Amino acid sequence: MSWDRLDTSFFERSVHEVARDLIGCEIAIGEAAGVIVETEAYEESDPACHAFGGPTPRSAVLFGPPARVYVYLSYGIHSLLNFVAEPDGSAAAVLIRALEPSAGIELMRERRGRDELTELCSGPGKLTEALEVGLELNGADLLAPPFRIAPPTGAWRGVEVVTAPRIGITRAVEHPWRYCAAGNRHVSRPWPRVNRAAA
DNA sequence: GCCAGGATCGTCT
DNA sequence: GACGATCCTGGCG
Repeated sequence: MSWDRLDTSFFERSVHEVARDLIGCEIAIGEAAGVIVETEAYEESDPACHAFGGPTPRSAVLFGPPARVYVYLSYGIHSLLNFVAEPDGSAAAVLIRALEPSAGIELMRERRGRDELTELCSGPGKLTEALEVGLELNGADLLAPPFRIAPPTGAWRGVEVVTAPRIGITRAVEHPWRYCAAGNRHVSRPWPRVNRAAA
């Protein structure tokens, strides 16, 4: 299936399909933009998901309608960016783990205090700093300003996607629910085993 | 190049 | 009161 634009129906599907299909899409916030090269899927029945065990004030956004933004603070320091997936009432989200910078690169360098292209967005806490994503965006509509999100173009269309176990969690570590653009140098870490994601 | 340790705070038990 | 869906620095080889 190919999409000429990303709308609510794109995000209303299984979180695993959404996480895979987001690879190659471009996300922009204001002047800064990047192509998504690494994601992870989290679902309600998954002990590593914040929605596991039912809604709390923090996780309420996950249970709401799709195509919203879920932002939370990790380790008291980093804001992490997620896109809510699956229909209203079903809690699931895609963690955006890495981008390949595509626009506003000088701005990102200033915000990050780094020059190397691969140090700007190669991690979930890095890209939120580069794009200036903060907790105030929690619950915002992904399909409205300041966000812009577009499907893959050019060589990104049909890019090969590989899967691997998720990173930085202690529960449900066995699921291969991390999705990466094959061979991309901007991912947060290399993957241990190359598995082609089911199409 | 690699690894251990510290920073820092909202959320849930 | 403990624990993270992390990142950076410094020390060592």
